[in-house]
Amino acid sequence: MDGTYQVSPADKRQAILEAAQHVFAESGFHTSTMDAVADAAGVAKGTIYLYFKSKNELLTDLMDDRTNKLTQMLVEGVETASDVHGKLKALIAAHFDFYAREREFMLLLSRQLGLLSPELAARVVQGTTFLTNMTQSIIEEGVSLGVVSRDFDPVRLTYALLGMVHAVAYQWLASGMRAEVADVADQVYMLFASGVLHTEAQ
Amino acid sequence: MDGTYQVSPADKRQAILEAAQHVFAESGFHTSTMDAVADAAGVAKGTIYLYFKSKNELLTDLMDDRTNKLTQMLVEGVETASDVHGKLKALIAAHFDFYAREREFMLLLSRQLGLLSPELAARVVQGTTFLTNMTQSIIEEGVSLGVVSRDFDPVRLTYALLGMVHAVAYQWLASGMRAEVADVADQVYMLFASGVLHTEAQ
Amino acid sequence: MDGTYQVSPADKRQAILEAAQHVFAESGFHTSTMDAVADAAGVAKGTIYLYFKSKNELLTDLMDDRTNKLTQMLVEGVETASDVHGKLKALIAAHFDFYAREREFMLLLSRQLGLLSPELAARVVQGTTFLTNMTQSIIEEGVSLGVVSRDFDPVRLTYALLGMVHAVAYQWLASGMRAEVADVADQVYMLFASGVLHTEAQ
Amino acid sequence: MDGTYQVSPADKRQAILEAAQHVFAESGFHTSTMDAVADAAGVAKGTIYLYFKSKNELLTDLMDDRTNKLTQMLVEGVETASDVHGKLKALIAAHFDFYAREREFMLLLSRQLGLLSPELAARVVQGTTFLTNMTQSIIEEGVSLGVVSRDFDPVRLTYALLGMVHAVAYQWLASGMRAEVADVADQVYMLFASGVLHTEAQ
DNA sequence: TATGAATGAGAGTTCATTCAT
DNA sequence: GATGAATGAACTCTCATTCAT
Repeated sequence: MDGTYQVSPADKRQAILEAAQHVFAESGFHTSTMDAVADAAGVAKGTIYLYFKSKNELLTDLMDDRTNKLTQMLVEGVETASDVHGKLKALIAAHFDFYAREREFMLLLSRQLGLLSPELAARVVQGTTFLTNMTQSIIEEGVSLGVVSRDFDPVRLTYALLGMVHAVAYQWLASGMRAEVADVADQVYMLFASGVLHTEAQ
Repeated sequence: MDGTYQVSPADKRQAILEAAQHVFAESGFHTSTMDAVADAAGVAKGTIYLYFKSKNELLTDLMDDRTNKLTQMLVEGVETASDVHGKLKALIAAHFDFYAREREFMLLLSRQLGLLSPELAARVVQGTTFLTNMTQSIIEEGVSLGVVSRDFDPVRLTYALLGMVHAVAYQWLASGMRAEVADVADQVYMLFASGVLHTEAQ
Repeated sequence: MDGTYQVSPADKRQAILEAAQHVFAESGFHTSTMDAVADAAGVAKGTIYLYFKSKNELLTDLMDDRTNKLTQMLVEGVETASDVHGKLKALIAAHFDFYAREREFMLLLSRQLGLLSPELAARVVQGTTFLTNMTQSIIEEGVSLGVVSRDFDPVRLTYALLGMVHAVAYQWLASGMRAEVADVADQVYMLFASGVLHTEAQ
Repeated sequence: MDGTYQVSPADKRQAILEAAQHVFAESGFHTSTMDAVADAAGVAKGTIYLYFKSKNELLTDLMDDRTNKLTQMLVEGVETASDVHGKLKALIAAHFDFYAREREFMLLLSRQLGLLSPELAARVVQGTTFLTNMTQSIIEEGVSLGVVSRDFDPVRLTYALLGMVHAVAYQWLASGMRAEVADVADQVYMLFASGVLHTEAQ
């Protein structure tokens, strides 16, 4: 008798999270049933409630789990860089890496966020606050060091950067991730750094 | 016979759309009930079904209606411009104008990270597809004219631009629209045109 | 086209109450399902929720409805009497009348050993409190007039009287109500008035 | 090997019964969960099923256990008396003693009886049949000896006596048992013996 | 014996949709 | 066209019961 195939509680929790992500990504959160999640996870419906208090909590726990991963990747990536340019590059690159790694989750996130109730959506967005703050810190550091132009509002710049990162990453992911991660990240960095228009006589 | 206060069918349809937008924005689509929409519109629940086949169609019709308005504003704005620079400026400005005018709708819509979600029964996408295509056309025109840098993939650039526009517009709107529309639009244009980082010795 | 068979909302509410009483009496409250009540009432399950907020409220509304009827009968009966003896007779008689008239409900209720249980979300009690208070008032009036013996605690006497009334009524009802109402009520009154034991040399 | 603290099966069974009584009295039978009973008993949920076949049987076993105790107390009390008057006094006193001793159980019984399904309720009532029969025998003995009035139906009298005993005992218990047992029992006996109304010209 | 994770039938409740008026 | 009472399928969540350890 080999205990190898014994499923530990932590594994079962993960299995349910994985199944939930899959089902929610496929059918949308509200349209998915706990039955479907249970089926996908290979457990009985009641079992889910041993690990998660409710369907809502299943979603928010899933969000937390993934957001924490992203946060960790970002922090690690940014820490290795010494200057603002490097930090921005790392920040962008980490996003693309995360999109590649958590493809299904990011599709779920971008597709379902708008359909949730505001409370649920707010709960989800909370996780991203840390990311926004970190980005803003880097930009403000750049401004104070004279590396980032003073002509822009730092908050605005933060949203602009993250907005383009997510949009490009989403498109890249949705179209099959055919381009190299590094190339796409580089382009975004270059756009943010130097823009794309050739000087006109303004 | 007092026909003065008689509400025309078109008006009633609009009233329901307006109410639906309000209710959906407040509670999220799936969490909102037809009862709530009927209440907000001041009609009986059954009446909604005289104008819309189902709850889903109520949402997609709402999306279509608003997206058409945006499309129209964009087309008008872009048509007045003669060169690529002007068209891009007009495109960006029109977005901000629309956000200001359709504040509630955009808050509803923007919880979907930009306009990027190819979802909602494929119908919402139809509207946004036009916008994306138009943007991409301008950018490609710019590339072929040598105005837009060849170092970037045009599709990627399209998403990057729209992504930053929506993100900045959303933040602007969510924080009370205190800054001038023109200023914010200008900053986005400048960022897209020239970037924000001071040259480093690369 | 005859509108006679049109069911008014009030009628439907009553029909549901009637059905609920029947089902609850047959299967017990907790063991009964809303499906069973809906079936018995000849309506769809959801219809019940148009008239009652929840299963619990269905029960308490039922209790209220029947208790109010009993209260009304008691008040009417007692009001016609001029002296304490008459009031007590009327009180007892009214109880038996009510048992005869609301046979099913009292079987349902009386499984709670009289009306004495301070339960059912405090709401049923409200109804029975009124009855208890009225009884106690009559007894206290009797005490102050010298009609009722001072050797007994009035509250205790109240419970003793109601306890025997309900117990006898329940047994009378459960055994088919073969005896005359008046006779049974008389016996209870006589027992309360004079007791049943022949004097012993105490 | 420390066997000292080893709990014997009988003890564990008792512990579970005790816990069940407590939990049921607090939350009601249907509202209580086996989890709560297990917690209160300090055993695992599965253990309960080693001693009781089902939740229903846990309740009926509890009822049987307590009813047997009451029966025993009554038999012992009545046996010591030689005449009918003494037997009735003993019967009444034993009831009050039992209420005092099994306070929690009696509260449970009177509060929950009406909410059970008829089968379960009937099962519970079975236990009281012996008590009813014993009471009726005493009364019939009194009738044949000329001690109890012939103006009353013996069965009715039985229910009247038990009804007042339970009602007064319940009220006494619910209000904190401040009065002396003997006094309360005496009053009930006196009421049954001689009534409480002063003679009117009947 | 004892455990408690797992089960899954079953309950109350909601709500998009219909249709007689 | 307009209504809103009625419907009933479908959902989330509970919990008595089981059984591998």
